[in-house]
Amino acid sequence: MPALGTEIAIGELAARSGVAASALRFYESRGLIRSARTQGGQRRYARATLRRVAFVQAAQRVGLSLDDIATALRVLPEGRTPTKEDWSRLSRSWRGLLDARIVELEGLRTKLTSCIGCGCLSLKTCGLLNLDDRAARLGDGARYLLGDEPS
Amino acid sequence: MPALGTEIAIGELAARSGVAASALRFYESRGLIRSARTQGGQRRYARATLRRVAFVQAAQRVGLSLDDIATALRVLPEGRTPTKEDWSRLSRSWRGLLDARIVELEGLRTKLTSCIGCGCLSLKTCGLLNLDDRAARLGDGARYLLGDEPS
DNA sequence: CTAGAACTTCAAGTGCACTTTAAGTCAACT
DNA sequence: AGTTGACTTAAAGTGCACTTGAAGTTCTAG
Repeated sequence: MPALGTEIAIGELAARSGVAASALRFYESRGLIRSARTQGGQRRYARATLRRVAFVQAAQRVGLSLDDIATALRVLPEGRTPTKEDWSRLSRSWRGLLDARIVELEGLRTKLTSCIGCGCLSLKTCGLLNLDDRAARLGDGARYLLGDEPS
Repeated sequence: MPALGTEIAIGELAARSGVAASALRFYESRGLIRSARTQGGQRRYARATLRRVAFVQAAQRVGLSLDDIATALRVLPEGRTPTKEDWSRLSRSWRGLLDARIVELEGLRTKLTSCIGCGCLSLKTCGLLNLDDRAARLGDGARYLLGDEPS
C-alpha cells in the first residue's frame, strides 16, 4: 500500500486518475506531465500531478487536442503556482470554445427537431441537409432523401 | 461544364458537397454511397447522392462514426423513399445524442464559469478538476493547481 | 484527332491518441 | 533471499477518417 505524503507510483496515479499507465507515460513523452525517478529508474509523481492529469482530462472534454493542452500548460508553468489571471485567461478561452460548440450543436438540434415534424420526403428546403449545397441549384424539382429515385 | 438532369461525376460531387473526391471514394468503399459507372469505368452519381453526402456530414457533426452512419443508412435503404417513421426514429435517436452531449458541455461550462471566479489557487473542491479523484482523499491539505510545489 | 484535365485502382502514408508486445529490472512482502 | 507484481524502454500496432502516390485510362474541348 502506498505511503502517505510521499510521491506516488505510476500504477497509483493510473488508478486514481482513471488514466492508463501507458497513457501517463505517453503524456510524459508529450510534455504534459513530469516525474521524478527512483534510484532504480521508476517514475514517482508528485501528488499535484493528479490535478494536472485531471486538468488534461477536463481539457480533452472541452475538445482540445493534447498539443493544445500542452500549450496551455506551458503558459501555466509547472514550477509556479498559477495566478488568478493565468487561470482566468485560460478559462475564458475554454469558455469560448465550449460556447461555440454548444451553439453549433443546438443549431443542429433545432434543425433536427423541425425535421422530425416535416417528415422530410420532399427536401428542397430541409435545414439539416441543405447546409452546403452552394452550387448549381438549377431546377432539380422535388427530391427524395436517400433513394436515388422514388420506388 | 456538367449537363443538367444527368448523373454527376466525382469531381462535381466533390465540389458541390465540399467533400474531397478521395473521401467520396472512401465513403463508397465503406458502403455509404453508391455509384453507377460509365463504359470507361468512371463513377457517375445520381443527383440524390448529394443529399446522401449531406446526410453523412450532418451525422458526423452530430458525432456519429462512419460505421454508425452506415448502419443508419442501411435502415433507410437506398432503393426506397424513407417513410416518415424511418426518419422520425432516426431523428429522435440523434436528438438523444445531441441532448446528452449538450448537457455534458453545459455542465463543463458551468463548472468552468465558477472556476473563473474562484481563481483556483486552493483546489480541494474545484468542480472542474475534482471530477474523478475517487480514491484515497487522505489529508492532502490545500493543493496547488499545476505546480508540483508552490515556489 | 489530340492535348490535357479528370478520372481509375491499389497500396501505402498521415495524424491523433493511445495500446500492445517483448525483454528485462525493481520493489515489497514473507 | 526469493518470489511476485509492478515497473522500465523502444518499437510496433490499433482505429478512425481520410490523403497521397504511382501508374495508367477516359473524357471532352478545340
